[in-house]
Amino acid sequence: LQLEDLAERLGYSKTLISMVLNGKGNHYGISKKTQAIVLDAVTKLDYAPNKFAKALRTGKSYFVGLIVTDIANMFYAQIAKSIEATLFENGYGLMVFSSNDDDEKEKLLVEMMINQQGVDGLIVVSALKVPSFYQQKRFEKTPIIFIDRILPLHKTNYVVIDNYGGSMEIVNHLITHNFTQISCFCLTPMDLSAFEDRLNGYKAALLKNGLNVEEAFIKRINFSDCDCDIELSLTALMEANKKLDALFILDSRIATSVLKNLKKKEFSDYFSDVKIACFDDIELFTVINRPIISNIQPTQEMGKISAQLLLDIINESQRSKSTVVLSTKLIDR
Amino acid sequence: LQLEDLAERLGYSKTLISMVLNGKGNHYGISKKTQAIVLDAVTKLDYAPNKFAKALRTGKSYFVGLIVTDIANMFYAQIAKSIEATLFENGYGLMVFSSNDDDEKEKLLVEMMINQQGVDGLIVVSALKVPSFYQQKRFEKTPIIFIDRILPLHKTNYVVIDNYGGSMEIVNHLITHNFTQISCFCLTPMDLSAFEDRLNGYKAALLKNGLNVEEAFIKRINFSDCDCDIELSLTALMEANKKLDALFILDSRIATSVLKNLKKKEFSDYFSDVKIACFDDIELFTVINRPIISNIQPTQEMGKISAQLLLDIINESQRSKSTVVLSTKLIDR
DNA sequence: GTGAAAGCGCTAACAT
DNA sequence: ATGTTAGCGCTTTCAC
Repeated sequence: LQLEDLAERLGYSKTLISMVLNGKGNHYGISKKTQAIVLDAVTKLDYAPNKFAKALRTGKSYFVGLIVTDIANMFYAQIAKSIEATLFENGYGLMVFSSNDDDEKEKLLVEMMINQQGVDGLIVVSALKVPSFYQQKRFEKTPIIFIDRILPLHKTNYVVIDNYGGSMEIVNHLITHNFTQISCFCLTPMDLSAFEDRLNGYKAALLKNGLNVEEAFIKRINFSDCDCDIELSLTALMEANKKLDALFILDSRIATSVLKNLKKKEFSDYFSDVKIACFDDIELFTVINRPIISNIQPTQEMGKISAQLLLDIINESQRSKSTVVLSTKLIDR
Repeated sequence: LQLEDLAERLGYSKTLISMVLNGKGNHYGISKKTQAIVLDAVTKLDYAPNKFAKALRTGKSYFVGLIVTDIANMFYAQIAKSIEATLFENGYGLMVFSSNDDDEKEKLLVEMMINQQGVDGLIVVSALKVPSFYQQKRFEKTPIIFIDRILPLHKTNYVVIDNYGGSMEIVNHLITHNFTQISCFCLTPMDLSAFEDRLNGYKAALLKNGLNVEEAFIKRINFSDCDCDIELSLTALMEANKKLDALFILDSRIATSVLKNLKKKEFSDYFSDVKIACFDDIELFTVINRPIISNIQPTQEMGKISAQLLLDIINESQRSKSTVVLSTKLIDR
């Protein structure tokens, strides 16, 4: 069923119907009565304008693209959900892709979305280490919001977590509760702003409290060798001459693996009285016996704010770049 | 940059370029040399055809819609990831929406996707209890694959888990290991095929082994009152005259809440030697101290198969309805 | 108040 | 082996 059919049945022109459907009836002085007739027929006949024709004509797709590292990661899934809900309320659809933190796939996706799929805007968790790709002129017309991570040297729109502050808050909290020998498990490679900021927050908290940053206490875990690296690190900590009293883990997936490893008998004793803290709160922490300190990342807010910001830019079509930093919430069990 | 510009620069017609770009160069007998020139220029100039114009002309969007209950639920997030990957390999994009198991929203989404957004196909986890909505003629042209749940009386394409068999396998396994007083925590309302099948699998396993189905052992948990219902149920089981020796939970989110509740001192003793089993395997079970029996649902396979099936239907444009039932994998820790 | 007609950028049937 | 042309279904300027 198309506009032309409708026009014939009703005895009006395509123009008139189109105007009414786009809410411009009053603007063009179409009588209330006519408008009512048109709208009524549209509902009755279940007419819906062809999306492609409309998009071709207007240049707007009412679609937004989202690129995340991994949509099966709870953190991103929650953000995606919130973005989707916000967009839906505003008549926009969401298309989602996982980049797996692969630079090339990310670029491919961005190109695909902008060139071929014609999204009106993009929200991306970028894995890139240099901003040049996004600075190309051909991307200028499509607004992009970067979330979760900051691209060095790139002044644009960001919605991120206060990784530095959140990390510092946890470590500070530990120190306040008399934990002073705090080991930190971070990731390697450390090329993502989020993890770098968290590590810096850890260091800053130590220094602020007059403690030393001990390199031996900083353990770097490679994600692909996660279990192996953790085992090695735990062993090293056990054999070190200084006993740790707390363990601060920068990522909840690493924390999960650590907890799994701590069940092994070679570790369980030694670490039984070590306080565990983790950046990011997951449900596991509420179920497990050991009380864990963590912080909640406001994923819902992050999704909502980034989507709203993007919609604002799309609609006002002009706006200054803004960076929104969201605070975490400390949880001590 | 558009086709016309390209045509001018190269001195060829739009037609020729279009043909080459769509891989029909050989079919139309365009010389290798010319084709090479065109393809080269396209890469160099970063030309990409306007998606809307193409879609308008061809009637194909190269987009597939996915409706799940909740994209922030790990089970669906994993499926979504797998679907996305499969589609991406085939040049298709994915748009995702969460229905929150709201019938009206689901219908709205389907209508929106098909009428307005022009998806080439749909994959849906349906919350509907009657199939009439999907049987409307106006949806006939768009292929739909239903996943995870079966719509009663609706013969169409399904990719589902063997909920009945998987459930039966777990209960059977329990019985084989001398657990005979098995309580079952199921959900209410029980209007979704997946949960009904799981409950039936539980009952069938008992009967097959000559055991009675005791209504007092079947506890119904309402999701919105989850913690409260669980507390009530656990209390009831404690006060019953028959002591249970195993607890089979039909959903991992309920299981998580149960495990949380079992930490309470009023329950911990009584249930400490009760074997816990759960339909669906989540990472929590590998971290927690209590060894839990569960089964893995092949989410990746489910996503891959449903996406592939949909693509097959889209491309061959004709095909008989098929139902794929995927088996779960038992895990005993 | 309402309608005719041009054209968004592409594809494919039909020339040549 | 390559070009001409007629739309796909909609929006919007301009004319009545």
